Amino acid sequence: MFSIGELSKRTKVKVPTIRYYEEMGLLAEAERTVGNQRRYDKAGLERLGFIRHARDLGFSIEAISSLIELQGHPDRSCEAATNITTSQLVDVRAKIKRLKALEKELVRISKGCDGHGVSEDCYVLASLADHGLCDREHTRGA
Amino acid sequence: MFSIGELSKRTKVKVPTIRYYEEMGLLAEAERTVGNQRRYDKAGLERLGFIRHARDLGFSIEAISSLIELQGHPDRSCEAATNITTSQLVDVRAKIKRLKALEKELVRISKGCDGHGVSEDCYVLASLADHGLCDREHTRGA
DNA sequence: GTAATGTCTCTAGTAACTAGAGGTTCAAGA
DNA sequence: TCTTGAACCTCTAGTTACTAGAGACATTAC
Repeated sequence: MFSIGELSKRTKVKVPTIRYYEEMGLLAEAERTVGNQRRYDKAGLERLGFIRHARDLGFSIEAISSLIELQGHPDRSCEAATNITTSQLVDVRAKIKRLKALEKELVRISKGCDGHGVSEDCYVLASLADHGLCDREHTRGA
Repeated sequence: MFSIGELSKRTKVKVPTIRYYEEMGLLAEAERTVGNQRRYDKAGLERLGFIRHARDLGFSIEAISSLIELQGHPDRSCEAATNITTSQLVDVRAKIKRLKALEKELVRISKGCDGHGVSEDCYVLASLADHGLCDREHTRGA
């Protein structure tokens, strides 16, 4: 049995975050000492490891909730879990695509200006003001 | 002179967002009609276009504030603006790198399971539970 | 026994909006 | 001129996934 601080050290999840996960229902309510402090066992440690790993992979709290629920239903786990993972992958790929377009434009913008030149006509500011200077469309979202 | 709704249509920035930008100091306080409604001129339209474009490129409100302030000081605009842009670029590149690592692991995880097989031993859930199954380290942040 | 550290709950703050309530103004048609 | 309906106003609160801080209690080491 370890304290919340111990758990935090082992999983690298901060103490208030652990309490937050409990509040959100990702972690079962922990046992308490007579003095009302939380105590965890190996199962709690593993569950938190799972959560942390999934968060690192960018899964939302909601998605993780679904995954956890699936663990209790082995009959339909596999397909549903794969669906969640695939949707996460689609999401990640869309973000990469968008960021690459942004990278391209930022490179273009920052190259236009050498940092010590034409002072009253900064290319960075002009580029940001005029979307028409962009090579291609880029939009919000994703 | 156009209303906030007109401005919204032209810039594709939602009405409450325009008010929010004003509150945050990105937009100057608009003139008002006798009935207290906001009215904008061409300068307001351009300023909002600038903000929107910068937001699309992922600049934070704070960074945009700095850029706007720089527009009033042509003597030091160029270098400082380039610095902000470069830092934004570094940020975007770090995000891309991290997302590519995630993509790789998600592909690996979702391939492990064909979606209709071994029901009580889902590879997705196992992978998420056990960080040791990862090819490489991946961490939070960026 | 005491001091230091850890833990408890609760509230509020973060970024960048978005949604909704309840009330006012504007513009167009009859 | 009057009326109607859309657009506008302010204000509060909600979103996501935490983080920070206050003030009080528990545990542990010496």
